[in-house]
This record gives sequence, structure tokens and C-alpha cells, in this order.
Amino acid sequence: MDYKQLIADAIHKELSEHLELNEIKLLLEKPKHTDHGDVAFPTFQLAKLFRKNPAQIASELAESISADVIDRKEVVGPYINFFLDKKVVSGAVLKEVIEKKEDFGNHTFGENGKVPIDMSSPNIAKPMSMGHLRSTVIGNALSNILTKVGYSPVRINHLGDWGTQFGKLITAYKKWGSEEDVREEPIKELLRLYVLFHEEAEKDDTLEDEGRAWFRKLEQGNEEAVALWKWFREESLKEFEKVYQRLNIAFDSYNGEAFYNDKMDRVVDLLDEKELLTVDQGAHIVNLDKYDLNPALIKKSDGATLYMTRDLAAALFRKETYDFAQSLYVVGQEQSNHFKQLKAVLKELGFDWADNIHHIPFGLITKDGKKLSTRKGKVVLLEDVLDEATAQALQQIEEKNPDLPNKERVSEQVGVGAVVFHDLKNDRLNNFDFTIEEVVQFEGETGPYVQYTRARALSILRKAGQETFQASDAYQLSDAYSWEVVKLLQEYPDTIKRAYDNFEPSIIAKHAVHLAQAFNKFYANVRVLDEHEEKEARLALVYAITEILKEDLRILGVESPNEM
RNA sequence: GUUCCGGUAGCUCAGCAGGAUAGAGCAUUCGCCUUCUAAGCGAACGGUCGGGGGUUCGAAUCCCUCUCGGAACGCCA
Repeated sequence: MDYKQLIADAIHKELSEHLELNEIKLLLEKPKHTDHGDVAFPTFQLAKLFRKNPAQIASELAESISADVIDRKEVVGPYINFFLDKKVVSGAVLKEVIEKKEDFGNHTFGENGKVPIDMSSPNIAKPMSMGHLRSTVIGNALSNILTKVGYSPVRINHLGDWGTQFGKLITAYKKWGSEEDVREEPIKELLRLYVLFHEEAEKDDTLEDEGRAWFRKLEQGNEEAVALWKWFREESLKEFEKVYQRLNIAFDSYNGEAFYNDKMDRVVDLLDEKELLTVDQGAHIVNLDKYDLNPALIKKSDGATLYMTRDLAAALFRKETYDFAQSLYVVGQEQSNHFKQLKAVLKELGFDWADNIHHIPFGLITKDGKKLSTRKGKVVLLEDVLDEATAQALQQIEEKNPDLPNKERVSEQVGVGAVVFHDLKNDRLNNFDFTIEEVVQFEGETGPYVQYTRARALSILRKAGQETFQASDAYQLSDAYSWEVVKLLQEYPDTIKRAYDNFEPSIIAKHAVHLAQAFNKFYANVRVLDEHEEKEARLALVYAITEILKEDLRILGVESPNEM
């Protein structure tokens, strides 16, 4: 039920000669202050039309408008403020939530279209950092949002499993490493070797050459090099998997950079056929002047392929494999030029589907104001952050609720939830400077706050001994506190749609926080379990909240403990 | 130098298909547990919405310009 629509209809009846229905709908707004009602209609625009002052128009127009959902109208200057019938609306909304449960807010316009999402993409032999967290959790949340609006997402972990760094790594391993050490703590050891290589390379020029030589051997299929590469890859993946399990994220594909090694010749041939390649300073490029972009580098002057070549191959592969409706790349904003070029080259090749490729950029995480750099060993390890968050959550539980069963499990849910929620709660383009204090918080607009709110709500249901509800519009509520909650529930389908339209998980996070805040106010001011004529309806509201908070958190990739 | 992000309360951020007194969290101070989990609720404090122009009945929101941060600008990914 769309109340804005109903009111627009009612107004349109009176103004059909002057304004289109959708024009009226666009004029309707949601007042900032509750004493201005639930829906407001400003009449400024009508002033010219009627050659009267807006206030006069408002008061004359208000009298003739009526609809079942309108409880009362107030004219304040040039505004007509509509107050909806709380009982009618709350009954209808609660009925729908109880009926649909976690499917409330779903849309079908995605029509099952496949949407590959390039996300996470850590580099083999390097630890997962806070930077990878962003791509991972944003990609995961977008996947969930896409599912909610009817698409069929394909989570692709485009692993950084190829490149000259493997030559360096092999060199470093053979010089300073041992099988034992790598087996012990694969990523820590491989990172140590990688950092060491760069330190030593500053003193010794021949090291870089050696690294390049080993990479060449790897490319040529040298047995020793390939074996080491495979081993590094396997060991790294095992460790990544541990993190992904903690984050509760699974991928549909691990086709990384290496996967496209044998698929790039075709791209070059295709570009050649269409006569798009030109040679400039020895390198093969595609000129993109007409797009106002720098040329795309396809082949280096030594003949080696590049990032662009590989991504073109990947784009083609994904189109052919999935016949996607859209293709998303959750990659840092510093690469927006690359993706503009990628789309432009595909366009030049005559592929209209390039329009369905979307780069989903996100802001940079810095530490002490500086960019994180694996090479310099300046990283914030994701595992360390999750461990710290979990430890603090456990400490919190010991203080607040020491008798809680499954403390370990719950502290993991709360700790990891805090970190993930923190990463998703603001506009994804915002940069932020990492401090553990800021990321691991349990009060205010945080994941644990939302989790805690839901746990309290569930506790009421447990005490009431009622955890299932009949879908009925008899659950009617009249108090101001529940009304704020009902309005937020009612907006849910729209919220999901907006999150999808903007590819923006923070819209869901904000809904979760607002819903939790509204419920906590309700909780503090309205007794649910006391005998009251609206007791059943209040319980139904509490139930609806537990469902929707859980759904909000699920979309974000955050778990919902039943008690905490 | 060019292009792209961003500048809103002490701090972190909402609000930006223009609308009625600019909101929240954190921090600080003060209230509220004999009643549904105080990881909560309430109150106080806190703002030239970076500066200046313009469009408009109306601008934090749109346009121009300046300024200050961050990022990207052909052989890394």
C-alpha cells in the first residue's frame, strides 16, 4: 500500500485540470517534524496558476480533499499537512510484514537477470587488509540487495594471482625462505619475504632482474616456478577462506587474473581486426580521444599484456558465460579511469552491453592519514581487527551479561558485526582513517546497537510465549511511539529500491539504525507485556521489528544473535 | 597542469530529484534500573552548512568562481 499515492490520488481529483498525477506525487513531501504530519503538500507552485497566494490556495484546497487513510488535515500557511490514520495504516503494514516476513520489501524487477560482481580480489601471498574488507563487504551487501530486487548475483573473487610479484616472491623464497616457515604461517611468511625483497632490492639492483627472470620462467611454464606458484596460491586461499568464513561470505567463482592468461590473445586479435590498435612509443594502444580519455594500453613495448588486456578478456568471458544483465566491479575509486577506459574500448569494439558495466567505487582507508602499502609493510591486517573486535565483544559480555550461553559464538557475531557494519554505515565513497577505537564500538549508531535492539525485542516475545503471529489487519496501534516504527516499516520496500538504485548499502544500514532507534524509544515508553487493549498489536509490532532488523543485518552481512 | 571525489556541531557523519525551526552518533555535563536485557532512554551543551557571486517565491541542496584536503592522470594491478 502506497500512502503517498493514495493522497496524490485524492489531491488529483481536485486538481486534475491543472496538474498530472505524477506531478502531484513529486510535489508531496515527507515533513521533517512530526507535528507537520505524515505527508505534506506545498502549494507554492499553484500560486501562479491560480493567481492567488499559496496560503489561500492551501486552505481552500484542503477542505475538499478526502481519503480513507487520511485521519485529519491541517493547513499551516502554504502547506496542507496530512495526518494518516494510525490504526488503518499500522494494521495494513503489520499484516503485510507478518505475511511476508523476510520477503517483505522484495521486488521482482530484476527478472532473474545474472549480475556478476567483481569483489574482494585479494592478492595471493599478501594478507587481507582493511582495504579488502571494503570491496568484500560492499560486494556482498550489493549481492544481497540485488537478490532482493529480483536479480541473480554471481560473486566473483577476481584473485590477484598473477604478475611480476610472483617472480619476486619466488626469488625471495629461494634466497631466504623455507618450506617449513611457509607451511607454518603462509601469508605472514610470504609477506615477510615480499617486504624483505623490496628492502634488499633498494641496495641490490640485480634482484629486480632476478625477479623478472623468474616471472618469465613462470609464464613459460617452468616446472619449479609453476609448482611454487600453485603452492603459494593454495596456501593463501586457505587463509583467505578462514576470513571469509568469519565474514559469512561465499563466492561463486575464484577465477582470478591467471585464469585469463590464455584468453588475452583473442582480445588483441579482435582489436586488431577492428583496426583499433595503434602503435605509440612502441606500445600498442587504443586511442580514446573521442571519449576524452587517455589511450588504453593493450600491450607494453616489450609485447607483454596489461591490466586492461586482462580485464577486457574478463569482461568478454563474463558476458559469454553469464549473459549478464549488468556487470559490477566493486573496486576502489582510484581506478575509475581504468573502468571508463574499459567501457570505452568495449564500445569501440561494438559491444552495446558495455553500458551495463558499472564500476562501484569506494573511498580509501588510510592509517595516520597515509595510504596503506603492503610493500612497505604498512598494513592493517583484517584478521587482527576481527580478533580485537571479538575480544572486546567478549569483554563486554563478561561485564554486561556474564550468564549468557554461547559467549564465544556471540562475541564473534558482535565483534565481526561491529567491524562490518562500521564499514557499511556511511556513503561508500567516503575516505576514512583507520583507528581500532572507531571501528570497534558497541554504542550509538553501530552494528551491536542494532543487534542488541533486536535481542531485547526477542526477549519480549519469549516472555510473552508468543513467537508466531497470524497475518491480520486487526493489529492496530494508536500511540505515537509505535507510529514512528510503523512508518519505518512501511518505507522498507522503498528503502530497498533506493539502496539498489544507488548501489549503496549504507541506505540499508541507516534504515536499520533508524528502526532500532524508533523501537528503543517505543521500548522505553510503551509497556508491551502489561495488560492493555493493544497488547496483541504491540506484540505483533515487536515481532515485525525482529524480522526486519534481522533482514537489514542479513543484507549487510551481519549476523543477529538471539541473545546478547 | 587536467580530470574526479570531498569541505555541514569539538570529533565521525546524515540530510543534497530545492521547501516550513539544519539532524544523528561520539565526546562533555546532568537525570532514569522494586516493571519487557541500562550495549538502552531522556535532557543540556554545541552550527557564518569552506568563501564569494548567480538562478528561484524559496538554496546546505542547482549553476559559476575562488580556496583548502584527497585521488587519478600510457607501458603496476
